[in-house]
Amino acid sequence: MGRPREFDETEVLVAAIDCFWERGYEATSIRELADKMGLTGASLYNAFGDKRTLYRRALYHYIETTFADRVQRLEGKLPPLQAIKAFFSEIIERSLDDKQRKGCMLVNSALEIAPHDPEFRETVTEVLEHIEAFFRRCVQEAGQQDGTITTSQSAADLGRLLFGVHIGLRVIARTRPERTLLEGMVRPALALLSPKTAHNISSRAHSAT
Amino acid sequence: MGRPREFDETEVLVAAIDCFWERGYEATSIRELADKMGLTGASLYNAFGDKRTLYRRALYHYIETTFADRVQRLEGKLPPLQAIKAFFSEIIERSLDDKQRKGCMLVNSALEIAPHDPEFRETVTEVLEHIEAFFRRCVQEAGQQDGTITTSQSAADLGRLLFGVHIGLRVIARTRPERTLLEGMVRPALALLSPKTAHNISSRAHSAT
DNA sequence: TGGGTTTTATATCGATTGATCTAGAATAGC
DNA sequence: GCTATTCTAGATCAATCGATATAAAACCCA
Repeated sequence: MGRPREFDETEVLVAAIDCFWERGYEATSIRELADKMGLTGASLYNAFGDKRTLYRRALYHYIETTFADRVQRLEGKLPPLQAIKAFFSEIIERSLDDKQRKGCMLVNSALEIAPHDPEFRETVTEVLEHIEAFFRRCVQEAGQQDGTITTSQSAADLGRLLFGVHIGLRVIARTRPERTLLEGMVRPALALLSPKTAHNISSRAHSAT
Repeated sequence: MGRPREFDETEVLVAAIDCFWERGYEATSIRELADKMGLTGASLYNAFGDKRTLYRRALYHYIETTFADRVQRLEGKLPPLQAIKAFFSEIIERSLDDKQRKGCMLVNSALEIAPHDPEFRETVTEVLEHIEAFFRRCVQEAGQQDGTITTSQSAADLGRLLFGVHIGLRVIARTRPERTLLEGMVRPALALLSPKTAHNISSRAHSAT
């Protein structure tokens, strides 16, 4: 009962994500949010509570619609090594298309709010661990078992390396979105995965300065 | 002539760095700065201009007293492979000792202001390129020439990988400062550098991409 | 010892911040 | 139609933001 809402909650939440994603938490004002979400301040507070609660809703929705989907899609339908390559390829293309340099909202949150906010740190940590686990699973459960990935390093460490390269990639892309740099960064990491390849013989195809 | 300053400019600038470093640009207020710097708002504006100018001074001073020193110290006195290992070791120890989770002010700037601010982006880019170049030089000019570093990948790409891992490390450490994770992340990257390690003992020829 | 000059301290500027209040508009159940 | 309930619109709250104005205090040089 009562007067019905004039807006779709998910729809305006996506608009809120856009704001927070691009400018971060501190630099985004309530009025800017209300404006882009297409509703008044009163309606915003009535529907979402305060700014912090809205950010939480936005971050959760971003996580659900971005990571869960990507990991499941790649891991389910591709051989593990290909899933890893597809993952990086997707991130690189996305970064190069990102004209606003928004980067990844999770990584942005990891640097802006997670360090000082225990609650958000827990959330961010959990998702980061999932990404790390995705890489580790690709290396271990399938890749090392069927011989498509090297066993010279533990799956845990190789997963950590890929995880670290991935985060570094997303940060660097926001300041230096250069294909040569991003692809060159990933190439040696992927080469390391291949088993029994003569690393020190040939394949110096990509040399640049 | 005129009344002399009651504070040391470099000293209060270091205090300003501490503020910006920990909380970022937006979340740090002029009053908070004046408080920690131990001077009034009027003196702050008189000596440093506006907030943005103060941040620029702070970032420049941070860069000069942190990066130039570190690179020169390591690159001058250690064999290249050892310089790389010492670099990562130093970053990891520093990250684990960083109870306030401040991370690296340059990396923080790369994510908070560089994407939206052409001037700061230029500054940040320049320093990032210097870090990348440090790794590349270690790999190329010395490491690959005296055989202590693999030539299976180009020096440019190996430098990019180390650069990416380094940035990823600094970001991840602010949310998950765990020794196992950070060291595990770096280990495979360092192993990749060695010309004849476990991962390529059996040098069976294999065609690359 | 006085001008001239620069730095201090205090108070305050208008603008903006996150958040709320009041009044009116729109619905559902009775 | 009436009442209860929920939502919208616009004004506005105290607090804080970055930045200044004013005037006293502290120095140099003549």
